[in-house]
Amino acid sequence: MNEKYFPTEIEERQQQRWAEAKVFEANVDEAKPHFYCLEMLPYPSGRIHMGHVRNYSIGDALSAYKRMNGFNVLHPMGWDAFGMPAENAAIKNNSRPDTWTFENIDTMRAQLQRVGFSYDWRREIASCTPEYYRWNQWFFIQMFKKGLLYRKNATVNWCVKCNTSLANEQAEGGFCWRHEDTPVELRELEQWFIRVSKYADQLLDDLDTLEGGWPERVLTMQRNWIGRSRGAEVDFSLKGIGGLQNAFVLGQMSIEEKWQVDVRIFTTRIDTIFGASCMIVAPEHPLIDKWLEFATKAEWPEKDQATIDKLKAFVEKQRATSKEDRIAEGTEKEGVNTGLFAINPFNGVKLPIWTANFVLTGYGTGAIMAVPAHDERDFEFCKKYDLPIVRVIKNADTTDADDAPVEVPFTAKDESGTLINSGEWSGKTVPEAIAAMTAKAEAGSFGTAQTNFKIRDWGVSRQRAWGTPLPFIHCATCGIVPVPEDQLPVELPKDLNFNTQGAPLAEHTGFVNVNCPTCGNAARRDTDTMDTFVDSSWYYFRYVDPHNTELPFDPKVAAYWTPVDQYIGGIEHAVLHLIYTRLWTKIQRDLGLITFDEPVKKLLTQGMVCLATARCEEHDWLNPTEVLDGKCKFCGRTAQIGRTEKMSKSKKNTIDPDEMINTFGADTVRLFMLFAAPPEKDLEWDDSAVEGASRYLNRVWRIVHKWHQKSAECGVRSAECEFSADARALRRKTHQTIQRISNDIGQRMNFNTGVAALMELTNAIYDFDKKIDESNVGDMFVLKEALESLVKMLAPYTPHIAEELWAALGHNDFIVIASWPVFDAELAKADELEIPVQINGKMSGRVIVAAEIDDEALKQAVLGDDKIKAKIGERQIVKTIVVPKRLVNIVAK
RNA sequence: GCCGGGGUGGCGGAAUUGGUAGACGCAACGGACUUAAAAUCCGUUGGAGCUACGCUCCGUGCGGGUUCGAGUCCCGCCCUCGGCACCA
Repeated sequence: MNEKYFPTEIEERQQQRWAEAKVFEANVDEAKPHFYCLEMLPYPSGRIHMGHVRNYSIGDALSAYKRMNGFNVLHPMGWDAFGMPAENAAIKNNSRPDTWTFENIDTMRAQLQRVGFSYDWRREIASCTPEYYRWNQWFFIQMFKKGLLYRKNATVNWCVKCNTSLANEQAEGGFCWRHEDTPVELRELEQWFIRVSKYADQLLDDLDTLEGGWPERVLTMQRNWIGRSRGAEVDFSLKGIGGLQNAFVLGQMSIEEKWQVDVRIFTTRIDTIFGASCMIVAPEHPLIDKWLEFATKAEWPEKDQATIDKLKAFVEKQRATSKEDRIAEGTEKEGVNTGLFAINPFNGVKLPIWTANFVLTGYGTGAIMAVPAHDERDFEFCKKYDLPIVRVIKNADTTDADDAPVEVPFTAKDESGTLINSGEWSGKTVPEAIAAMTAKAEAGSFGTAQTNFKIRDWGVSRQRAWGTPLPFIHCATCGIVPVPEDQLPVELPKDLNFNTQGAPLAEHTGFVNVNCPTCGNAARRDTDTMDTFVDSSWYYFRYVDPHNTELPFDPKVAAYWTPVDQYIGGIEHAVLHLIYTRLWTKIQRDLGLITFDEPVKKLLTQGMVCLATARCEEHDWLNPTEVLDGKCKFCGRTAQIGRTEKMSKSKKNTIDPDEMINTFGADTVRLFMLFAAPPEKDLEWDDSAVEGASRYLNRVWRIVHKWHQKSAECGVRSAECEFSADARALRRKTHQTIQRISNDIGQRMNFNTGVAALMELTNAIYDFDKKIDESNVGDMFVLKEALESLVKMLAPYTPHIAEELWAALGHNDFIVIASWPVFDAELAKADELEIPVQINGKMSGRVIVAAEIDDEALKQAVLGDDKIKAKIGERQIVKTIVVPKRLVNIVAK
């Protein structure tokens, strides 16, 4: 053993030993409990960053801990390898996306291996290989057959920078998720969709089963995103109004061959229908177009040209405004009266039909009834346009009269409200009325219970070339024909021309032209590719059986390993990836591949790695290496230190993992990452604290170096010797530490407090080192036990140094798969206890008592203590509270 | 506005079921070793006060409450981070 700690040297050596002995390769073994530890796979952008290192250090520590505790641990890694940067690089370098991607993968794999993560590299996958993406295609064909995949013409979100369409989730707030400053455009395209709507209820309801295993905020975000609202649709008739409208409706009748023309609204508050003061339809509602068309041509005495003109102008203006602008914060509600009326089916009241900016097409039916007394938006609108406000729900604790003017709408939807002014329904509670009135609407065929979701079907078509080709053929005779499964994969051509304004795949005639599998006539392949979120929706199932050529994975093998026991990754995937992958799991279940509903038992969302930003007036953002003594190294101006933010290339506040490993070694970097903050919190990079981690490892190295020879030679077992008080104290500390760490890592996943415990144990060993009697076998045994336990418990954090020290302590086996130290409760118990004593709840002293003291004896010991007696003085003891073996509180007056 | 997380020393953070607040580390200061430096080791380090080698008081965002006892529980606020936001 070298006297000094040279991290890079031992790290290389140990990594080689592990690889040669294949210690991290995991295979199905029914006799052993299994644990699937998964970290989110990276996009191969070029180099590993600190965020990856943190994510994977957490997963690796947990994996190691589980392995040492007898679990068969599956810990794989792969590459989310399709995506746009590869195409951009191909265009820029006039090369190919696969070349760029595989070079990056090689670089990043080498970087990860240098950190020494315990992956079973035999299971590595890259989603851009035909061996992988053929199964994307296979899934699509199965979904197509089951009606879960369909094509429709849709207005899609289009990003001009990506030159492709985006899913709704990727275009939140009207901007591209990859280009935060690029507003999405709307384009009309025929697209493939996955029928998420069929699973919307399950996606929402099954979140309850994840309670406790997933962070609450992720569950909340998903619930918001899915956005279920239960309500009813109700038809308001346009018939029987008379005059011009009657002619309009009759005109509709001949066109639609319908006996009645209705405006169908969606409401969650059918109970408030007696309070409706008008109907409001979205400016895009088909009724508006029909009405304008009719009214423009109509020649009737009561035709109101001013209303028609106003309506036309308003509708045109609204349609020219994007949805985002229309509902942007602070936008005032605006509307116009259409001049039409509809009949409230519950009370026969004639209501004017308006159109307004805040009623949106695409949700519900695009039409509402406005109930100002019990909805804030409707209140604001009706107040502005002077529409009647009728109270129909009475708040349980209001003193207002039933016909008192409404100052603030009452919107609660629970038993706290009772119906008033609602005919036969008056007196019912809100929930009762909702149920009864929905039933009434259904019975009368003018309405139905209806559940709406905010979540939409998943648009999966992308007009990109570096993605999975959609395995479908468009035939003039047979329509859309799936590629026969024995012809999969449909491979991406290697010779695509990226130097084009159009779509490289569509311009590749060798790819496009194909014969129809059904009729044999000339046909065209689909030239879109799949959203890359498809790849990551099921990748971790492929890890369990990565080389299967018959199926995506063998269901029997998956039954052993999955679901994932622990998933670790960034919060940024809370809705996108983590909803898609839950959806995919349910689809796989319905395809018979697996039998469970949810793919991930426990989810940890780790915090970001942050660093203060620095900026120079002339040279813009500065990397920490470009700031010397607070000044820009290029021009000497004072660098402006900005706020601490997530490390990012654009703000240059990054630290390169390779450089840190060169300086300190991988173990130090890992130790720092796990010690500086609990995993779910943001972590600020701190050079001094990194040095502290390095200093600690050196400290461990020195004490092991001092004793490793003698420890290896010590063959004593505990029963054979007497222990001094100091030795017993160290043993106690050793066993207490084992207990603490097992809880910190195994139960709480608080790696930071685990490190603190190890540091305390190390400090205790140094203390003992000062007092040790080398000739005393008891002392030597206790030291050996402490050192070996310490080194073992370091293994999840810093595996290389642990492995090296383990060997130095005389062991030939691998510490990374050795058994976790066993905690002995007897040995962890203290000989004597220091019991804090309070008088009236205030700290007033301590007494030292035997560990096995009972409550009465403890009480007597406290009351007999001179110092305590003096403090109580003349006061009368009212009562004494004894918390067994922890505390005594004396209440004195 | 709604939902969720958080607010503890100079800093990162600890306190697991209501029971010694500030573990562990960073920074800082003092000392030892050294020709010197680095490294290492030892000590001090929440605030205020005192008749200072010990003791008293205050102290976990603010104001109340429950309790023998509250960083922890309850009520009402403030601030902050994140998500959602005319979704009928």
